[in-house]
Amino acid sequence: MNNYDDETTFAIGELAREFDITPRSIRFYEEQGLMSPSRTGQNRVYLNKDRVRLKLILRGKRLGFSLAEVKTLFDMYDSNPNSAVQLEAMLEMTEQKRAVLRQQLEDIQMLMTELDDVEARCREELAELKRGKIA
Amino acid sequence: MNNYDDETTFAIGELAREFDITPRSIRFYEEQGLMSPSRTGQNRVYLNKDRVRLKLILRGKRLGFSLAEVKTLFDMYDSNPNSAVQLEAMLEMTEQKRAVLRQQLEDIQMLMTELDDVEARCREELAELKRGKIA
DNA sequence: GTACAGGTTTACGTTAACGTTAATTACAAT
DNA sequence: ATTGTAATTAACGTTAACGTAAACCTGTAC
Repeated sequence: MNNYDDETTFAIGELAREFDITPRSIRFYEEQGLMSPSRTGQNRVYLNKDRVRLKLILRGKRLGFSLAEVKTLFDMYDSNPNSAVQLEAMLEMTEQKRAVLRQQLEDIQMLMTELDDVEARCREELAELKRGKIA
Repeated sequence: MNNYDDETTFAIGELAREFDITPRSIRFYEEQGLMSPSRTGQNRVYLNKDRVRLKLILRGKRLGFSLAEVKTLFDMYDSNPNSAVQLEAMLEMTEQKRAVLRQQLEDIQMLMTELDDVEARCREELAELKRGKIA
C-alpha cells in the first residue's frame, strides 16, 4: 500500500493533506533547499520522489534533527552517494542522537519516581483529611 | 555525594558552571518566575533548595517541556497543599503527566530501533565498500 | 460571466529561550 | 591606586520554523 509509480503527480495541497502539514511548510522546505519540484506554468508539481523526500524530511524532524541537519544529510547523499565519508557522517549523527535519547530516558525515569513520591504524599494527606485529622 | 546542607550558599556563577549554563539563563529563569533566590546587597544568593529547583528546570527542558510548562508544575507543587481540592487537582495533573511520559518512553524506544536499522544499513554498506565490492 | 477553490509571490509578524553589548558596582589582590 | 574578577540592570538582537496577510492568477462549476 502507499505505492505510487514514477508518473503520478501531486499538487501541493494533496501532499499537505496527506502529511497533515500546511502548504506553507512545504514551500518553506523548498526555500531552504530541501526539495525542488518541477512546475507546470507557475504551479508546483510533485512526483513520487519529491513525496519521498518530504517523508524523509518529516521523519528527520521526528528524530529531532533540524531542517539544516536534514539538508546536510541530503547534500551529502546527493553529492556523493554511498561514499564512505557520507556513511560515516551519518553514523556520527545517529550516534549523537542516540546519546540524547539515552539522557531523556534517564530523565523520564527519575521524573517518574518523583511523581510517585508526590502522588503518595498526596494520597496520604487526602486520607488524613477524610479521617478528619485535619480540618 | 552531591549532598549539601541547608546553609550552604552558591553564587550565580557557581551554579552556572555546575550545570554548564550561563548566568544569563539563570537570571532568565528567575525573570520567568521559576526561581526566587534571596540577596545580599544586590547580589543573588542561592541555597540548596534553589539549586534543586534549577536542576528540575533543566531536567524538564531535557524532557521537552517549555519553561512555561515547568512553571505551571512548580506553581501546582507550591500551592497550598492543605486543601483537598488542591490535592486532587495535583493528582490529576501528575496522572496526566505520567501518561505523557509513558507516551514519550514508547516514542523513544521506537526511534531507537529506527536508529538501529539506519546504523545497521550504514555499517553493512561500509563493510561492502571495504571489501571493494563497490568502487 | 461570475463565483470559488485552488494555486502563486512578497514580505512582515511571531514565539521561545536565551545571546550580547553597555554601563555600572563591588570586593580582592598586587 | 590600579588591576582583575564577578556581579548587577536594561535593552536590543538572534534563530528556527513557520503563520499570516495582501494582492494576484486560473481553471472549473453553475
